[in-house]
Amino acid sequence: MTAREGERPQVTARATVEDVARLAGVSTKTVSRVISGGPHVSPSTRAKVQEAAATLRFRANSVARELRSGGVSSTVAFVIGDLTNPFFAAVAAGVERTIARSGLTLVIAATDDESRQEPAVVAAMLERRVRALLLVPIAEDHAYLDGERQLGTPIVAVDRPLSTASSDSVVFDNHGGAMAGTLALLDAGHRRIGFVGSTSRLSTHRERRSGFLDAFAARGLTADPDLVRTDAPDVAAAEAATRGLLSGARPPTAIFAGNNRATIGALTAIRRNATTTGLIGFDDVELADALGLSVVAHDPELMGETAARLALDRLDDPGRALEQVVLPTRLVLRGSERSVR
Amino acid sequence: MTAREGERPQVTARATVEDVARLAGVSTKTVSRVISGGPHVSPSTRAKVQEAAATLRFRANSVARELRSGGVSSTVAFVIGDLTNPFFAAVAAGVERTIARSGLTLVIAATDDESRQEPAVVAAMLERRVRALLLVPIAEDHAYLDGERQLGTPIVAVDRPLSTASSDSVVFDNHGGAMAGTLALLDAGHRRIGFVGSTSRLSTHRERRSGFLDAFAARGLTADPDLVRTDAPDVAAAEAATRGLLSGARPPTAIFAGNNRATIGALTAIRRNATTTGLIGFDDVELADALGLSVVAHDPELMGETAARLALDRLDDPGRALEQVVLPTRLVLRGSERSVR
DNA sequence: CTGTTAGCGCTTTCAT
DNA sequence: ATGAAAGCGCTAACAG
Repeated sequence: MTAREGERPQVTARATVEDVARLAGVSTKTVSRVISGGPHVSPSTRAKVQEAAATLRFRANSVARELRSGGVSSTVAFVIGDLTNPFFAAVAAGVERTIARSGLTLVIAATDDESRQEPAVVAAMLERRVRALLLVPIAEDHAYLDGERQLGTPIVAVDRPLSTASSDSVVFDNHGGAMAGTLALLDAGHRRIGFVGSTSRLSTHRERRSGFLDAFAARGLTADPDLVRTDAPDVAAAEAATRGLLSGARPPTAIFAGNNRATIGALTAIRRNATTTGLIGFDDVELADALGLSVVAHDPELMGETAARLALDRLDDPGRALEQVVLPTRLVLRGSERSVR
Repeated sequence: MTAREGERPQVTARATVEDVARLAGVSTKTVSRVISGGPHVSPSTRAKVQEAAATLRFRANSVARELRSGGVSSTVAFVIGDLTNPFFAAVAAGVERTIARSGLTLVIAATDDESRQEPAVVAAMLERRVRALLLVPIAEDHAYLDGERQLGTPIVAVDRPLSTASSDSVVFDNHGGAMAGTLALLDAGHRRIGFVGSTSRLSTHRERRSGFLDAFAARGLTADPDLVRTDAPDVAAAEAATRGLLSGARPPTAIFAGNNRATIGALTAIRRNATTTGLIGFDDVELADALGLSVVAHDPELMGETAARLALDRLDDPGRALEQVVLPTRLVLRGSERSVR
């Protein structure tokens, strides 16, 4: 070695335990013990091995390690529809934090909210032998997951239950939240209230719509079905739907928006329309506070944390009963239930 | 087999190629060929193997496959500071999409914007033998990455260059964007303009601050240093900083907000203050359009896509010259450069 | 077209 | 405290 103190010789190929063992003059098993922090290694041997590892820039291959150690990976998969939606991004952040705290690594894959993509994306995750699978379900049928669960992979449905309802899950109280929000609009004096929601293919939105309708029933009123829009999956569609409602013959005096995209679209349409209209949205949105926007709020990061926790709990005890968590929503009134500009 | 047509026998242990080979009466290599879609297999053998695989609910172990096939994994790591920030979530979405289109899988790990965590988080990713590493740098020194790059792992710095500037990178034109935004405030007639930015430990924010100052210089003016705040890393701090500015003896008539958190905090403070104040923010924010909020906009998803593309390009050609992409910003004026309520 | 053998990098026996 | 040999599940290399 002619390398000077403090310099590392240039290493161009990846070292293996065997290389380290050779340089340190010990067996591969001893190297393995040192890099895994195992017991039964004398301090001097340990030091020798660590120096050899540093010299060779050795980095343990966790793929090989996991294969040998029973094929149980240390990754957890989160299959999500759309990471660009801040709601799901916040859920993902909660998942990541909880997973990382357990020393596991998070793999994220998106289905782009396309039912047909889900099985393939999930299959790719399962081929990686992920320790657990967290899934925002979008496919119509989840029977294809039954076999996997029998093989012991924890599966947690996030935000919506599986079509088969046969897994741990964490959802929000969609019906109750939507009902509370709608009641707030009714109590502010509104009677003609529009509903702008995403596709009714999603259980979340069906539940929110029925919460909306049930709020009327609870006051002995009936919602005008002509004011219910359930086909506004994005901001632009929600804006158009709201514009359509506001420009009708008998426009609503308030809007209940079924999710964060709908809220933004509805608010944009309302401001463009130069009317004052009441507005409450499901999901918190950034700037809601600054805008005095009333919302049905919840904690998406807690949803992510809970989902990860459910998976970890099932790893601990595969036999435990299915747990289906319903997280509460919280009505936050800031004034827009009366009118917003 | 007594299972009826259409039923699958209950399988409780994970099948391997060996199990499938035995059931199909072929060698493991033939099974391998079939499941990898390889050539040189007769249709009848292929069918036999596929049936056996289905019966046993066989699922290839991609971990073992990759180990055997040279240890080159099909995962790409994205080490991010904070996934709860919609800006970074959007970047992550761009990364995910591009990575997935190449048949690769994305691993996401967060550093919580803590310098000290970065090396450990990065090390964990490298031990997984990720094919490439995308990193939003937060550590002070990135010399620790030099060895890894020599070993051939593409490393791409995202949003900020590495401290060593020794990698491919993709950033926004922070100086130009901030300058354009500030010029718009000056051209709207403002002379006392406050700057609210996140920590000056980040190069992005230093560049935005100098863009802010240089805009004054370009008009032969000088910014009042008392109106420059560079210690507002989150919404609450930005709101407090803005409130402080607005309640000063000679308050600014406009604010330039250094990022999306600062914009939200500043807008909240302005609305609470019941003044009309000009406002332009760096980063687009949801609802900006509805609010008539002028911003220095850009394309975070494009940043993610570009970062992934840089990594893939370097995998293709490890010898190519370093590429340091500067993505443009776009000034979007919606009225708040004059005043916002 | 199909099979045999060896081995990816690591850790698990089981010795010593 | 340390080591030799075997093998995790799969595929490359080379038969045949």
